[in-house]
Amino acid sequence: MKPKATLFDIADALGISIGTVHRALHNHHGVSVETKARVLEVAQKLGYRPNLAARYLSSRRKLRISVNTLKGTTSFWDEVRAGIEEEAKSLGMESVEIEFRTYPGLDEGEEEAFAQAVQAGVDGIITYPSRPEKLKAWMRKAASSRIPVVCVATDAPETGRLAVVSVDTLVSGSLAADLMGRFLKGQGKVLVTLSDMAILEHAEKFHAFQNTLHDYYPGIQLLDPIQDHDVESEAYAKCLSLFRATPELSGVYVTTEASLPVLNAARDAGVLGNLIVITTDLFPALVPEIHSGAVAATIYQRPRTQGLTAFRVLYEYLSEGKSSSSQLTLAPHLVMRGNLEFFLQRESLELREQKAHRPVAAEAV
Amino acid sequence: MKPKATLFDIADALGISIGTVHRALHNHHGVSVETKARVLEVAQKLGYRPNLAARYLSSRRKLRISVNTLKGTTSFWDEVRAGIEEEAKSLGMESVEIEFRTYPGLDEGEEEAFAQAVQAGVDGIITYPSRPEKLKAWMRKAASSRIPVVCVATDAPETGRLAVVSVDTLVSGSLAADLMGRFLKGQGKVLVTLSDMAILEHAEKFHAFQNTLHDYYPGIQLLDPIQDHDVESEAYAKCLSLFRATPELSGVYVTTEASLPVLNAARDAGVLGNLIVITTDLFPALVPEIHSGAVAATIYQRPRTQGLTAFRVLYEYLSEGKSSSSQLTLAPHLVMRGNLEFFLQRESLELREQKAHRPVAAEAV
DNA sequence: TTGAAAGCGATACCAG
DNA sequence: CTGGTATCGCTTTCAA
Repeated sequence: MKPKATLFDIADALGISIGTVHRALHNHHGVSVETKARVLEVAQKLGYRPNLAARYLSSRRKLRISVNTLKGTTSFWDEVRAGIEEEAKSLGMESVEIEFRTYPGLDEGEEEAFAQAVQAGVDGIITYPSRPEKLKAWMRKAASSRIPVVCVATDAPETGRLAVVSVDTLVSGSLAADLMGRFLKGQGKVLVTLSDMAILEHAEKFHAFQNTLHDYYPGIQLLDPIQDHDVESEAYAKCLSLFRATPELSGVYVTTEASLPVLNAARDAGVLGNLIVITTDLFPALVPEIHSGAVAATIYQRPRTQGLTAFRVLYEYLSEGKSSSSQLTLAPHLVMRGNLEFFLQRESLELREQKAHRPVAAEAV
Repeated sequence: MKPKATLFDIADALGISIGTVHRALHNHHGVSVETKARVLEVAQKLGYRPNLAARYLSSRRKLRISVNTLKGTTSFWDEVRAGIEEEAKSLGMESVEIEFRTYPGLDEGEEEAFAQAVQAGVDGIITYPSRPEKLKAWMRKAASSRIPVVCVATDAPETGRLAVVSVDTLVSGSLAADLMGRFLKGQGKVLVTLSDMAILEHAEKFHAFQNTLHDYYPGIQLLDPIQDHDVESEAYAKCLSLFRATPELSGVYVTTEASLPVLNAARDAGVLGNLIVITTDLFPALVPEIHSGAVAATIYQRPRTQGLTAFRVLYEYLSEGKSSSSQLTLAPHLVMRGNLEFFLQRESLELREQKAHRPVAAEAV
């Protein structure tokens, strides 16, 4: 195995100059198809891998990358952005420049933000494609302009995106079911709430939950899911009437961030005490609910790690051209009273140094 | 804020040469204390940060790092090593060279391996200090020779080690307790098995388990822990007699890898069916036990991630001199039937591409 | 279409 | 003790 293989080596082997080799390797204009083919071939044979240090050293151009995400009602998206920023500045501020385009709601500004990023000619985009159909045209356009796009949290299939980073929805759903089954000792009625069955991510969680329950805990009866369409009042109202109509309900699995209205409905219906509630994600308002035991467990989707990973993939592609696995799935973390503190300590980086009685570290959770 | 600040900038500001600046910055001999002080001061003022790309480019010396770990009976240490190797070669093979010094048992060869590494003059060491007292002298020696040492899995206090990477034992113990409490609905007798209360890591897990149980599930009675001293037959024998003497036992938390003897004892005593068993780590022989439901949940200590993280910390220190947080703690993953498949798919990297019906990705779990 | 050459910032020499 | 300089591999101009 050759220890190295530089531009010079391949230029030397062909008796041409490194300038030409460089142009050939980068699809720059002004290289005859013939030389290009030969360069490519030799590069292949020699196992040429660009030396990143040298590349970075000689071209100090900044990579511009656009981060298009939701404002969000909980801290989820703040954490995603924090993860991205953290990873970006760990590379040293001089090599990359991040432009945040944050839009207010599921349907407000998403398309515009993406269009802007493309037109601004950024080098890459990290985005949350909440409405993949709407974004599809733009994403294709980005793909044809060779602007790599990495999706976070949810996928946008058939759009030519470089990669998607998300938690494994099947894992989340199955884990929730397994816990629920154990908590209830295999007995009782259980409800799932979600945003909309039309959203792939939610449907997947529901089905995974359903299947695991069916396979391992046949004694548990699963009700039809409640769809809240991301509207808090709808979640509250629907749950309240269901809780009143079904007082014998023993468990609820909230697949979205909208757990508070569900909890409130249960509280108002007076059934919270005999309900095992499993939620999704972690945000300040949920903390007391976990502490009090109202929420038995929550499935934390590790927003910071998602952001960090998305950035890494994009950066590696941009700087080295290597595209690793295109579907990066994370294992969600399970948070209960017992380990809640651990996660809370990591939430805000600023606090880390101060409350140093038990120093906790740099892993982005 | 200054966009850069190079060696030249600071040399220029002082009217000296970059060679001198370089030497001053690196504590090399042959610089007058006076110049050195001035260089340091200006460097400080200018916010000088070495350019890693340049450094790496100009000195293509390989870093040699020694990885001293146990052979191990389960796959834990194989995974740790795999994580290290993976991360190392993701940097490109040309920059780092890893020497594995793997010793057979807890007390066999650990000291020698460390001594060898130090004497071989490696640039850094990643080690599992199973017997910190014995290693202490050598670790101090390493510290005084400026060889950074990173501990994995368990800490070696007061040894001058650069950092420790481990799971949070308190989190593991508390989480296990919380699950146990929920699974048992707050009732019953529970047992903990561990290797030795003298080992900090195990004592911590036990106490965390105890405290959480006490705080949230006062109805559960915790028996005295069983210490198996890492001997399988001892674990089996002690458990068997306890299970026979206490047939009403309802839960067991195994804090070490030695869960099989415990399971076998329970099976042989005929109590497995009415026992909630929570184990630690994940290895092939445990898989069927989880599938069958004999093990309700296992707390996975993410060996691959531990290895990977240890390597990163060491490498960053070696290449940039930056020492981040010295205690890097990871959140353990909870594995149950519902998400077992997910983790199994990641175990062997080679399988990943082949069973590609649902491609899974590069996060080291 | 190609070659030649000037850097990028740090390291590690060799003179003085 | 200190200054000067070749070098690392690549990008990017400027000529040819």
